[in-house]
Amino acid sequence: MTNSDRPTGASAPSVKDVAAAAGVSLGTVSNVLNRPERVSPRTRERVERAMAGLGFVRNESARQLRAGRSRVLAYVMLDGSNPFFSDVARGIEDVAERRELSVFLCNSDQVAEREDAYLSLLEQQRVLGVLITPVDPENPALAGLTRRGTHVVVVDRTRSGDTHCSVAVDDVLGGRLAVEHLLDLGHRRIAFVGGPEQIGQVRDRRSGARAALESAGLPADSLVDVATEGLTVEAGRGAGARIAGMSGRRRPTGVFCANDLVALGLLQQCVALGVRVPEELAIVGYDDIDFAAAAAVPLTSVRQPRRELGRKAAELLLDETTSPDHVHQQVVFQPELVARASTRGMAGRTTPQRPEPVP
Amino acid sequence: MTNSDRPTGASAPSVKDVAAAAGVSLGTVSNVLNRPERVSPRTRERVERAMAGLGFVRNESARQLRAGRSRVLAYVMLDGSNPFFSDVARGIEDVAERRELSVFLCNSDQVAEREDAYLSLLEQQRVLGVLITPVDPENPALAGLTRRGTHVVVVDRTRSGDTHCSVAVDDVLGGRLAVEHLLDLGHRRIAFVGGPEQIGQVRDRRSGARAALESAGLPADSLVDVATEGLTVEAGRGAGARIAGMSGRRRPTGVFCANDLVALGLLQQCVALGVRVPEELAIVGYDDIDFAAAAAVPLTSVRQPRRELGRKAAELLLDETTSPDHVHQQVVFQPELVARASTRGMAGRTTPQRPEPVP
DNA sequence: CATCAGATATGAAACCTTTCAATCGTCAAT
DNA sequence: ATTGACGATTGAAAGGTTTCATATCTGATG
Repeated sequence: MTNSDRPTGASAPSVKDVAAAAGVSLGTVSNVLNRPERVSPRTRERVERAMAGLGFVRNESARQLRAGRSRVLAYVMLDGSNPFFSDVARGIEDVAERRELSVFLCNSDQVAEREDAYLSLLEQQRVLGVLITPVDPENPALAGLTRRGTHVVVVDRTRSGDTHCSVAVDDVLGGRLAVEHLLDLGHRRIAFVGGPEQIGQVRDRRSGARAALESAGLPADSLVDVATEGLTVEAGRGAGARIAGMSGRRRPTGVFCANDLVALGLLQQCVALGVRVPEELAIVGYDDIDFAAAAAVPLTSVRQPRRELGRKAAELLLDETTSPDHVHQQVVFQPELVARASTRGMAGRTTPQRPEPVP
Repeated sequence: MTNSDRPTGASAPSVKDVAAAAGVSLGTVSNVLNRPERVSPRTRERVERAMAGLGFVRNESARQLRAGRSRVLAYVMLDGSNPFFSDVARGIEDVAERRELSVFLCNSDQVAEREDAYLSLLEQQRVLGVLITPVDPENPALAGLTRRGTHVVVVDRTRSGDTHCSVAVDDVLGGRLAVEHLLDLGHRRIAFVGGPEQIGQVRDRRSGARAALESAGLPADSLVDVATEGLTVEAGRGAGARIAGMSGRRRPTGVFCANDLVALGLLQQCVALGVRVPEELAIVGYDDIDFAAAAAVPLTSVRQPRRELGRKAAELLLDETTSPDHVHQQVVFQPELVARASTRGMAGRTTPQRPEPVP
């Protein structure tokens, strides 16, 4: 056990203290830390012993101040409790780890003010770069960061213009896939559940849904809009109650939810209220989170390459910070529909049923 | 639009630049930033205009260097993709927000090396304090931080000794509740699913389970142990396959899973392989995450006050950093069993069934 | 008109690390 | 013995912010 106990009040030892203890100059201590090969083994040993004895811990603030930049990436998540975003974060961590960088996770929780507060903080921290799934991709604060020299990559959104890189999945296509699937199954009264309107994902997925209706020769306005306050399980439950409460002739036969959380909440509430899924109501979610497959009725969902999304975003960011001739890119991944029992029929049921609803 | 564009290469403006632009000393700029009431309105206005014009952003590293401490709390999560921990994080954020602090979320992903790397980084960052749900609460690195003056609060674990504060839920009691519930329903062949052994939650919950058996006059060793590699949905699926594969006479009739992720995976796999839940297999999870209620068969689970856990932990940490006469506390919350269909019977089934299995 | 109080503004020092040009010491070659 | 070369070490400067003791100014009071 080294003698590194520090009674309250004494401040942390600095390179200066280490230098004094080892009887060398502070430049030498720094060399031990940063270019050990330039220091003779004898001296190095002595310095290392002094560091251990004093319990020396490098002061990252001072390093950063000197270096001008930190070794930290930040990801501002739209919703920390949505597994979709933690999966994206994992992808970012994969890349960061390989480059010996750390990742600072922030949760805007879909609140614009929180997002702005975090962006401001991160800019002050002089982080290496910011990855963000913004509440609103047109948030002027993003342009501000870029203008002042902090690199920003937008995740899960595309932005008009080429002010920064972005990585996204084609949400319009995703919405189209979801609704085409419902149309293929014969549904004609289809609802879209999600909100609020500011969230781009919501807009795009809905617009894809409308496009699918139009391609099928139906008026886009026939899409029943069920607005929610947010994209949470709780919001989904609320929407479920509203839909279950509709009279049989008005109630949609198929719903497309803006994400899986909403779909799961809606599913749970509908089942609890006696609406059979998918016989009376077919449900399509979005994101294909792990829980989607484990739901009351395994959930049909639109799958996105979540982890890959994070990886690509981090790579773009690092390229931007590293190579001088970087060109902004807008990478768009393709989503994929995963059909399961919530639209198809009851998997595992002893009496299989045809899911065809009344057209 | 202010003229704050900065061509690549030019470094960010500092207080010095602002001072020059406004024609005042740099001390005055600092006063505008920190004690605006001491600056005459005219000067203040001039300085603020200069800051806006130059696109001045405070350098947090330099502030910290001067102040010695940062305004950031960190929470090192055991598993970023487990909603339990994001809920705890939310509780922490609640408290931090109120005090104008920020929260740095880190994900050890149950890897001890990652945990140590983050702890080291955070100590170097001189964060205000560290909240952590450790892979192993006896990790000596924790004692190291405390010894060198960084405050640490352990979340969701208790630690022997009183080296730091901790907030936990009584996992032994939770395990006992879960298994008592199964015993009450008549189950006698009961399995515990979870792992790895190093994780304290796993040990405690299992030990509570064994205690329940003993209290019921059964040998503790009659608890069938199904070890998993981790506490994930995927691990649960694997365990589900193993259990479903057992012959009818050897297969347990009730299982208690170390957390909900494992329980959901297990549930899904068992249902897929044709094992009826709860008729042939009753399942109890742990954590009562939102998804538990929305599962294939709504999941009986042991509920913990997750958000409250985070709040209390953050409060303890802040008390520790603020009040000089702080005394370390070990706060223990009580868990609560929430019975649902996975042990009781099929809720919402048209033909209700008695869940009583063969004893 | 001189003095003083109070309100404002200033400039230097400190925080800790890193870097780099300069110095020191040693050994080999001349 | 002198020089040169080279490896090891040094010391000062820089980086941006905050603080605090000091200086300056304004206006009022005697």
